[in-house]
Amino acid sequence: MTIRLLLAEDQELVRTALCALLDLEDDFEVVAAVGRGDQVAEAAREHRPDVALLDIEMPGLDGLAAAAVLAQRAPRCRVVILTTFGRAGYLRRAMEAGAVGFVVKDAPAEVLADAIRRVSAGERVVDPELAAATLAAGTSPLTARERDVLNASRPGAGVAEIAAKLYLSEGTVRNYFSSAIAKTGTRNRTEALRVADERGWL
Amino acid sequence: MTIRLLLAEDQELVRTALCALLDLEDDFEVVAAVGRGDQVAEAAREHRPDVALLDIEMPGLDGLAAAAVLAQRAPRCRVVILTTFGRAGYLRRAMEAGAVGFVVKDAPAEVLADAIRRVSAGERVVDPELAAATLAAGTSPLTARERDVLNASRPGAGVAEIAAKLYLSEGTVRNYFSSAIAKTGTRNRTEALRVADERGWL
DNA sequence: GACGCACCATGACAATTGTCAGCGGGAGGG
DNA sequence: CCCTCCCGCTGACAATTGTCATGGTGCGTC
Repeated sequence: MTIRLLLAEDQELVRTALCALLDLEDDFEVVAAVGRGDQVAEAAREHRPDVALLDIEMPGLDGLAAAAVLAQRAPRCRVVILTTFGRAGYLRRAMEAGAVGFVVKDAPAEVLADAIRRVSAGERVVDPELAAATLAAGTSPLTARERDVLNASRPGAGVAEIAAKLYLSEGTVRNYFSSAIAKTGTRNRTEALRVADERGWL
Repeated sequence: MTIRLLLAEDQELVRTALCALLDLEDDFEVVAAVGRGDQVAEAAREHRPDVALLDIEMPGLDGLAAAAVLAQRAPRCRVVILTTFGRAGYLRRAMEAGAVGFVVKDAPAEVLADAIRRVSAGERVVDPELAAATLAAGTSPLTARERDVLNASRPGAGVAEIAAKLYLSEGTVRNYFSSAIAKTGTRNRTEALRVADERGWL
């Protein structure tokens, strides 16, 4: 019984290479390979894969959002998130989005193959080390608005731009920064943004 | 006549996958695959590859530095830089490091195969679009010290830490920031860092 | 209904950051 | 030799940023 795979990965070379790798396994068949998150649902509808391998960083729709869409529109298709970096918060969000597997790209090939087989058999597969890190990072203490402000400050924007974009007073924006800085235990926005990002508190 | 390849890429899954992909071509033979930049020279000495495919982001030694080492220690081995993102400045630095080819990871597989063949035949291979962007970005107007200061501010460090790390006065650090901000046409450090980074002015 | 909490805002204050002018030294180039 | 440019420093100033106290709203919960 062969397992039908959908592969979503934006870098074409990597996508092609993963196809080649997965095709080496007798019991795998890559039935669709797409380069954008917003092509995942369409491809799944058309090719009915058993397992979808989704990268997180993708244009159009990120892998997490794509996973959520799949969970709703193609519940028979198991989702495995395949990502570059084991960001602690990614795992939580992946699980919330309905993924049942999570593999980092610097794992050996056998781990991926194994994960695919176990997931298609109904198991959940998560790197235990990463799971521990996720639990350790805890749930986000940031309030919705604090997240908004941090996100809006990404390209290095000043208070004025952020306030305008979010229809807030400048003082309010600075207050949110202040509390975010306190909650991350840092000393300025830049660091607060970095830390919150690393912890997956975005 | 088969082309002997050395592959350096830190993410094991991607490395394995690229191996599988390259092995599909009859005239390629992957003779070595390593996961760290500082293993490149050793592997080249031992396996005498015709072409080395080097990722840029790697632990130990980055691909650019590894290319420089190869150019010196194994001049018969042509270097192709294979990188995730077509950062404008990467190309210049790759060429300075002695690379003769430059391929981005979201190119199609044929482009990579073609690049390898042409490079091994003595040609130089560069994505023309990227070359144009590199020329457009021009050469860095930043002074060595300005670069140092920007680099030191990466994790969101404050003036005090940077001054300490570089044995400079705090005022001096702020002056360098100021001129960097002016030269990048931005309004604060964060933005200046981002822009300088994007332009490859690191 | 009292309570906690997120939300939005002020105003005031201190600390940090960005800008500017100027000083001296050393390296290179005409 | 003079000129330019990078280096490093200082001091002063304005702007931005971080902190704190305070106050009002609405929501959900006990």
